[in-house]
Amino acid sequence: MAIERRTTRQKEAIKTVLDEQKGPLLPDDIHRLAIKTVPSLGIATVYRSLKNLQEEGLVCCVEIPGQAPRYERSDKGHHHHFHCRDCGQVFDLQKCVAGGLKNLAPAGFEVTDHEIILYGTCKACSS
Amino acid sequence: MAIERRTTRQKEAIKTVLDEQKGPLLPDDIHRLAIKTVPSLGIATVYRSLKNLQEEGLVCCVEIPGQAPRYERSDKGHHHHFHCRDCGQVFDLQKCVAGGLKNLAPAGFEVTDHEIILYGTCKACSS
DNA sequence: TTGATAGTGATTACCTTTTATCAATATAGC
DNA sequence: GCTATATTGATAAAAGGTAATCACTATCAA
Repeated sequence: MAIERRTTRQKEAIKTVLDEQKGPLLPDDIHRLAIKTVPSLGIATVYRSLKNLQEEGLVCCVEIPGQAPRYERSDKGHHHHFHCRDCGQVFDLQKCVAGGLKNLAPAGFEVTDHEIILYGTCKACSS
Repeated sequence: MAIERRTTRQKEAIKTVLDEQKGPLLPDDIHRLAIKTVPSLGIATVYRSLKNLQEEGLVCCVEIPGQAPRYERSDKGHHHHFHCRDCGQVFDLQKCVAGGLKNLAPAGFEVTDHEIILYGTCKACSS
């Protein structure tokens, strides 16, 4: 049978952090933010919770090339990301140009999904 | 002064492998292919050569999220990649929809460049 | 309140990719 | 051919991120 899940301050703090963000976070970011609520929180618990939240379908993994996986709520719908080269933060984008993408692939190639990442300077860093 | 470079069978074999490919290769792929020409080739030499070729501007790095860096000739011009989920290979794409991308970013965000990755099944794997 | 046990935190172990080491070898100028 | 030294290959070891361990703690049904 499935393992009985218990509600803990740690998991709640982690979920709250993920709820309040505008983009995907690194495990370390989550740890640093959630520790404000639960000072004793260990990094291992962050990894464990992320794993559980992923299995439960509440959180998904976002990967920027060359960087460690980030995590965000999975109920945001289809979207892509912007990576600020200045501060390193990743932001969610609202729109998608997926329509034009299908015909990028050569004949015989079946496109099932895609990833778009914009790079540049975020609002805070460019002002 | 700059270090004197010498021509070796190893470097030539690595460059030849990179010249003949249709997409970026993993260091391990390069090693496996180049070893046909120079059987004694060690993986360390592949890494060293890739580093040198990058510094010389002849080779650039391509990263697919969640995977190790791949390498390809840097004279291919602007293009993107297709990752086959079946065989794992990465292929170059010829076209780009960069035009529509600028307005994906919110106001205040400066987009300097972008990455597009298509996922699916390549021609060989889908037939 | 109590007890069974899921969860935690500190730490260690791990895994994969990449780099450093170093003796041996190959290159290129003379 | 000879020599100085750049390069190589096998190996060890680093680096970064993640998972396993284990004694202790917290949760929650009874």
